[in-house]
Amino acid sequence: MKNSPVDLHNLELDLDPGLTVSREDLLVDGSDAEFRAMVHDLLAFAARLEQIRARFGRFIGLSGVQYTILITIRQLQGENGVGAKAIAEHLAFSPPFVTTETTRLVRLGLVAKRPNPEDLRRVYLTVTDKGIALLTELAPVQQEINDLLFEPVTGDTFEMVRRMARDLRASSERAALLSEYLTDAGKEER
Amino acid sequence: MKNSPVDLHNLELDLDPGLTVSREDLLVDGSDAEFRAMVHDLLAFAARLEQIRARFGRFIGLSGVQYTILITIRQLQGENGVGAKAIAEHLAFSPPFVTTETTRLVRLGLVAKRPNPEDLRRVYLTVTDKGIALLTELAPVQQEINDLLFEPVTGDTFEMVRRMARDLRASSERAALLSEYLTDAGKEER
DNA sequence: TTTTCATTCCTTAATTAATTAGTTTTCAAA
DNA sequence: TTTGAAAACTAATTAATTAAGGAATGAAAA
Repeated sequence: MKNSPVDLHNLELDLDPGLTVSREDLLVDGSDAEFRAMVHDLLAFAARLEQIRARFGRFIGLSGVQYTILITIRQLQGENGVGAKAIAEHLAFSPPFVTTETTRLVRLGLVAKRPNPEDLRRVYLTVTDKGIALLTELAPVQQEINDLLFEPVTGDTFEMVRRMARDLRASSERAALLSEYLTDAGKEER
Repeated sequence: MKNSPVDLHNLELDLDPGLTVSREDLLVDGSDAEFRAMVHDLLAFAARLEQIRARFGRFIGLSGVQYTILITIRQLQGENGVGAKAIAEHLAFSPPFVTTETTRLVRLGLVAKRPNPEDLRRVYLTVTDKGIALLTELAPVQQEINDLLFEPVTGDTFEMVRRMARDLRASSERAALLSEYLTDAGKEER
């Protein structure tokens, strides 16, 4: 629609320099409109997930992020437990926030916090039996909501969606690192 | 793993009552472990998207949410503009927060806010030419990051992922309403 | 009509949530 | 040892929400 300069990476196509994505696979007739619609759908989906987690939390007397932190500890705890920093990185929260919220969960008896004997700076977080029991109370209502939430995912597509979620998570972690690098570089050249 | 009661909806299977999802399509050998792993992948992906938006924002002198609100106005503005409430609902922000942030964007000259002549309570938000120009400045770095971010999406799968994102957005909106209903009901019976 | 009531949209004020900045302790390397 | 870095925590600040309000609309009753 605008002028038509030659893009070094796409010599055969005249692409709009204002496009938000350049890979040909993600353009339709040289337009990123479909791609952007997808991004906004994902954005709205993520916002809805957060709303629903807030509801899950409220149902068992927690805030949305407390609930999120609780299930993330359970997911990552493994044999001995998980560190505060790993939780913060997974959820993109600041470490101090994880500290205050986990301290609150410990006070509620839902999470155990003990020092890592091999490195006394670190801490092992685990979900207590009481925490597991509380999450089990939530299960019936959670089933009903999750069944509806993922209704578009069928037996035929479940494995494919699972793989796509895993791959997108990995690529998004690389992209986050790249974005940090590129925008910091942009800062310095100013 | 625990006891094995009969679930009314799954008479032929003995399902763990602590499962977070009940649809057979989403269980593997009666376990929700794969489903939960997918949910945590999506959670991490959403967190990374937010980090990247914060970087995009910083690159053009905005906060992450200011950038997000700006592109959401552009996406939803249509012919005349979009209301504050629509923006708040799309992003699951509170309306007052949208007010203060859009006021700031207006002060920066990136967004225009004018009253809706057919309903003076409402407001029309649009992105100004200056706002468009600022977003265009971002495009080159954005292309590089988006290309990497969606690397797992190929020409073969783009349409399918687009459709899945659209469908999940729709089902998540229904699930958010259901969660509101179910957890409020849970409140009253207490 | 017109008046009243309930609702909606946006905004301002007060409160809570989450971050950045700064300390302490520990570990690992020189 | 000592230096540097890293994990978690505390304090101070900023971000975002809930609570409260003013103004406009629409519908129902007088």
